[in-house]
Order: sequence, then structure tokens, then C-alpha cells
Amino acid sequence: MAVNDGLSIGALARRTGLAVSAIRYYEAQGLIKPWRNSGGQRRFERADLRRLSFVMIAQQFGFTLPQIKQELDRLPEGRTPTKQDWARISQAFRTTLDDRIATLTRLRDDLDGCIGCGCLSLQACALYNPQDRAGEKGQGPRYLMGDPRS
Amino acid sequence: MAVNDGLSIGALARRTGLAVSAIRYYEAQGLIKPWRNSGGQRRFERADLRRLSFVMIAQQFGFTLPQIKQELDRLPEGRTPTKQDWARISQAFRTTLDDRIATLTRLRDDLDGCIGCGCLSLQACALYNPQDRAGEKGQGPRYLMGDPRS
DNA sequence: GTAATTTCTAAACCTAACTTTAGGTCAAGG
DNA sequence: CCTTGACCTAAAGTTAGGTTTAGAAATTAC
Repeated sequence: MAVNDGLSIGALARRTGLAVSAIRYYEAQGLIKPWRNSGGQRRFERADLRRLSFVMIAQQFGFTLPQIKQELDRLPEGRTPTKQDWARISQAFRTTLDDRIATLTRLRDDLDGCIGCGCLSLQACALYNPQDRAGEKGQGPRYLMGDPRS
Repeated sequence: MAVNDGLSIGALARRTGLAVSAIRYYEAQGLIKPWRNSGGQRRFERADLRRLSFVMIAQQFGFTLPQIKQELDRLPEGRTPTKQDWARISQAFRTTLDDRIATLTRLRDDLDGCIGCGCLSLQACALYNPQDRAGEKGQGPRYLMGDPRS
């Protein structure tokens, strides 16, 4: 094998802990863009290890793949991303996490009120109209508050 | 309509804000147990309003339906649950919420460290081994992810 | 008594994020 | 050269939490 052939999908899978099928899926979703060798097999850059790491962390934070792609698309195209590039897009997490913590904390405090009054009934209970009632509309699973299948 | 016929599924839907189809689905999952009238239609107790409220709140907290059922199954069978019964099972939420808030906060603090160092690479990065990864499935040790030398 | 609503069941469909399967091709070791 | 093992594609399957559809029966409203 030549010196700079890139990583095979299996090597990438071993080093990230992801399944091979997951990596192919991420390519299909546009999160990574491997090239092909002469035999048609995928070859990856080392920087893709970091992209996949980013994907895995972002998923823990409850981001969807399209959202993650949107962040990754902000990385420079022509060159390998630097530490600063990664730090910049990681900042987006910080805000989201802060929001999520605030929401859960508010919810918990409301619950304390409800346990106190024993209500759990719908009139006037703070827990029942968490303003986002308006934006629903989709089908599919509702993982309302982060932490899907933790 | 006789005095104590119970609520129809439509009435329950109007009063909880749930779709009729969702209520039927919850029955299929064992979360509520309506009886049938002479014509075969579902009839619900008023206490079911509270059960469904519980379901809706628990979902906001990120519980799955099987988990919610597990809590509901701890309510008394023969009689209508009292305030105390509800308060008791609501306490389970409190603990879970506290845990979840703590986890997110820890995650956020780890992220702050990572933004600081720009690492996103896996040796020694606290974000990569959020201990629940370990108990997954008896597979071998998860490899450390990432790119050791770049 | 008839029309308009509701409700009934069963089965198909939906999304997200993958995995599994089937049927081949490529690459490396002996 | 031959045999593994890694890889390829496309399509179908999976789970959660429901919704939609279709055709029939029950209930309510006038």
C-alpha cells in the first residue's frame, strides 16, 4: 500500500467505534465525503476522524444529522480544519446546552409546584402548556427533551 | 345519555388535547384500560384524564411509554388514585430530572474544556466516554476514537 | 326517520437513524 | 492460484410514537 492512500472504511470504523454501516449512512447524508480508490472502495482523510467525532458528540447533545451537517458545512473546504475552526463551530453547542439546561430546570421547578399541590390536572397547571405546543406537526418519534434513548 | 356513562374517546381527546388516535395507541400500549359500552365503544373514567396528563408530562421529561407504564402500574388497582398516590409517583420524576440536569451540566462543562483546548480528539477527552457507553452490549472495549498524532 | 357525527378495527404509512440481507467484487496472505 | 476477509450497492427491516385510510357500525341531531 502506498504511503498516503487514506483510511479504509473499516479502519475508520475501528478508530471511531462506529459501525461501517453507520459511516456509509453518514456519507449518504452528506456528513463526510470520501473519495474512491481504483477499485471503487472508499478512502478517508485523517480529518474525517475528527468530523466523525464531532458528529458523535453533537448527537449526544441531541442534534439531528441535518443540523450537524449544517455546522460541518461551515468548515473550510480547501484545507484541513484547524483547532480554531473546530473551536468555532463547537461554540454553537454551548448555547444549545445552556438553553436545554434552563428548560429542564424550569420544568423541574414546575414539577415541584405540582407535587406540592397534587394537581396533575389540566386547568392552570404550568406543566401543560410549555409554549412549544404550537410548533408540532411532524409525525415520527417525539424525543421532546434531548436525551433520546439514553 | 345516562348519568354515569363515562367519557367517550372524543370527549377525552377534547379535554386533554390529545388526538383520538393517540389515545387508542396508549390503550394498545397498556397505559389506560377503558371499558366498552353496549355498542362496543370505549368509555373512560374521569381518573383517566389524570392518567393521560401524567403521560403527557412524563413525555416532556423524556420518558418512554414503557417507562411511563411502569410508573402508572404502581397506582392502586381497585380505587381511584388519590392526590397522595399521584404525588408519590411524581416523585420519581424529580430524581430523574435532577440526574438529567446534572448530566447535561457536566457535559457542558466538559465542552467548555474542549473548546478551550480545541481538541475534539479523543485521547483524554472527557466527552468521549460518557460512562454509559460501557454497559451497552458486552462487546469488547470501545476503542478510543480519534487521531492520536495530528 | 334520516342525516350527520363518532367511533370501530386493521393495516399501512411516516420520520430518524441506522442495521441487515442478498448477491456480488476487491485485496491480501500463503 | 486460491481462499479468506473486507468492501460494494440496493433494498428491505427496525424502533418509537404515532397518524392516515378504508369500510362498517353506533350514536346523536334534527
